[in-house]
Amino acid sequence: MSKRITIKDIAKLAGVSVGTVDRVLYNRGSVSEASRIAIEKAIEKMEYKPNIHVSALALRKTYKLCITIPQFTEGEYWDALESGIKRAIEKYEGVDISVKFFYYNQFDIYDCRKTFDEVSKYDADAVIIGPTFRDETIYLISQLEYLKIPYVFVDSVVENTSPLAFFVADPYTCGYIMSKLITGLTPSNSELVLFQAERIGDESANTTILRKRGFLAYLKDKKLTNKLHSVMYSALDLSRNDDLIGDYFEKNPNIHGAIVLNSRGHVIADYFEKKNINNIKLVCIDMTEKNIHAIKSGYIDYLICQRPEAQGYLATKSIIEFLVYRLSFKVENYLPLDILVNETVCLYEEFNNIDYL
Amino acid sequence: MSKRITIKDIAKLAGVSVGTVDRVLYNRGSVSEASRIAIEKAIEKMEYKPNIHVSALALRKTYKLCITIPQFTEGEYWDALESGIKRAIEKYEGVDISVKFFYYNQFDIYDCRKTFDEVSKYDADAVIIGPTFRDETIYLISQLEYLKIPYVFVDSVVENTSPLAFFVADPYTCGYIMSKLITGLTPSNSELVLFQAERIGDESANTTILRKRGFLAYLKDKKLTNKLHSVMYSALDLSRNDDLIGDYFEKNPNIHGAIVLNSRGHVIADYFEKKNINNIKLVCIDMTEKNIHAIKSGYIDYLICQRPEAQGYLATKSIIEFLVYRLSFKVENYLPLDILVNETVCLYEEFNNIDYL
DNA sequence: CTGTTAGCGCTTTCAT
DNA sequence: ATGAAAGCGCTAACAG
Repeated sequence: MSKRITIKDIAKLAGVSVGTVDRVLYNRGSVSEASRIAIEKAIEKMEYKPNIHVSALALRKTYKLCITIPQFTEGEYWDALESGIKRAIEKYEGVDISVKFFYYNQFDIYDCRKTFDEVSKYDADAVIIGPTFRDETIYLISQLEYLKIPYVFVDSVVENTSPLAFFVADPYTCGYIMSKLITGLTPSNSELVLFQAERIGDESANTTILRKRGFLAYLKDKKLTNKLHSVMYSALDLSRNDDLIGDYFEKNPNIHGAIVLNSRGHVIADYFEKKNINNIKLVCIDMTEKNIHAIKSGYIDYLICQRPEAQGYLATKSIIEFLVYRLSFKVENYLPLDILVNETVCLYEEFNNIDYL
Repeated sequence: MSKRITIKDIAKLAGVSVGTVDRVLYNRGSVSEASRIAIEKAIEKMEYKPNIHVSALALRKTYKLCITIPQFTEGEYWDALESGIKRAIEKYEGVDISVKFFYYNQFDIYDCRKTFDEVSKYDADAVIIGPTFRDETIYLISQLEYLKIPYVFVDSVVENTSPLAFFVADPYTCGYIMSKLITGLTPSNSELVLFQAERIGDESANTTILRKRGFLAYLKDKKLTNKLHSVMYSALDLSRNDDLIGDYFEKNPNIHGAIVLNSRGHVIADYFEKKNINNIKLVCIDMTEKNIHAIKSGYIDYLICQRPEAQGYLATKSIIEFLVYRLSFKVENYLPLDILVNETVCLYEEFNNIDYL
């Protein structure tokens, strides 16, 4: 359990020079069959593992990494994901990586289209995509595939694509456990309400729909017959929501539980706080700053988290290792769905600040 | 956002040679005040960050790392923690680290004492301690401090010690949320039972006690008056437990909820499965193989997890960075307490296999 | 007190 | 097809 095996050791054992070993290591040809076999045997036997950091040092290349995700403000979901990305880049100090972010408005399909156009023109070595609109994403991908630019997904996947990898949370399961939690929290057969955001233009295949499907599936699986309400609210014009929500709850006084199918649950929690409503249970998604505040003050009962920093971190790490070290990795990566309560949020908050990755 | 700053750049800007820069970087003296200031300014200005991997390359030292934790069998809590340690070591391929494990019997204080003696004799560069018995650990630490060997804790801390760092889950909060979960799961005022393991010799300050304290605190905070039973069982002689547990439940037919204050919850779950008991809710700790099985088959309702792999990984990483790169880091690290349900265990299982760290 | 230099493991160019 | 050698960023030993 000591003394590192180096390329030199392999060369010696195989009776060749380090140059030749390197050639077979990354099969760049010009090696006789005999040498190749000898070297492969030596690598096998000595369990040689190249030191990727030294490799990066010797390679001295620069890479252009491009990231396209929704716009966000501080403390929001995508903020966490972006910080995971940045953390990964810092981590690979040895590698010279230039990063360019392209942000689009996730509630406006036309803006997304425009942004994705810039992305395809950017000529990156690899791109990380946080998709929202299915068709726009498929179009972007067709461009990238034509240009032979590898890409990975974070947050969610678009079906029938061939990313290098994806790092997402499963929205169906997310909805499923939200259902489990809210029904566990409320008396049986309570009336429940689902809040979701509306988008401009197309809204097919977005995560919300899959979450809702999971939510309904749980009720069906458990043969629960709660009465459900579905309420759309605007994610763009926040000012109108207070009226909208207020109106809704006044007209429906029998609601015992609410869930919000996107990360904006705090909007509902804030309303409860303002009106001093304590008899409606609330289950939300994502550890945004505002949701954290709401769960701490007791207006959110459960918060489901999708580990956005880990998604960003892992996606970036995968890409870098692919580019620099030619390593391969798992394509399908589903992150855990953490269930947070009032008493555990602070632990997650703290841990997100640890350089744990 | 490109072109790495190197020690050479700093040397040039400060008008000195790289040797001098290196000297101030690790303050090994023999540098004039003027040079030092110029160099520090240059580092500041250019935001220079040494490439730690190259540093390790140039240092070419070997380190002896010693780890002392309880014995375990495959799939148990400490197995996960150990795999985190191993993962960290693989990660730092560039560094030549020899690792030696010393395992002790966590249910036998005399065996622990014997093992810790070997640890102090081993002359390691640093040691990772997974403590169980307080006094034995304090004794070990006094030896280590005398020998000036740095140490870090995983799993739990012993108070009034000065470790380099610790990576633990908070047992009090763990008990607290177990209380929250089990009372949420059962009708109000249900009779509840707490299972805990007995140890040979001393048992002061072990994690179980703190968990229990948290459990009781929740009941008090929420003014709950559930009737509580406390049952000890043997962690050493597993064969006797079935009778013991069976006896217990037959004599106490009014129990609606049970919690197990250590990672051996599956023992109770197995009993429920065998006897086909479905009306007693069960909350347990740790994602051991057996607990995973039990939660999947529905006999455990909630499982609290303490991220043992992350604990092991981070502890090892910290030590390596301290030894090799002289980096400093946060001393107190409380890992999140994950709440798992039937539907999310598999996500955690999968993720533990990702090389996420 | 300071500069120069060899060498860590790896990649790549240039002869051969 | 192959080896020799330079150079990546950093450390440490050595000379001055």
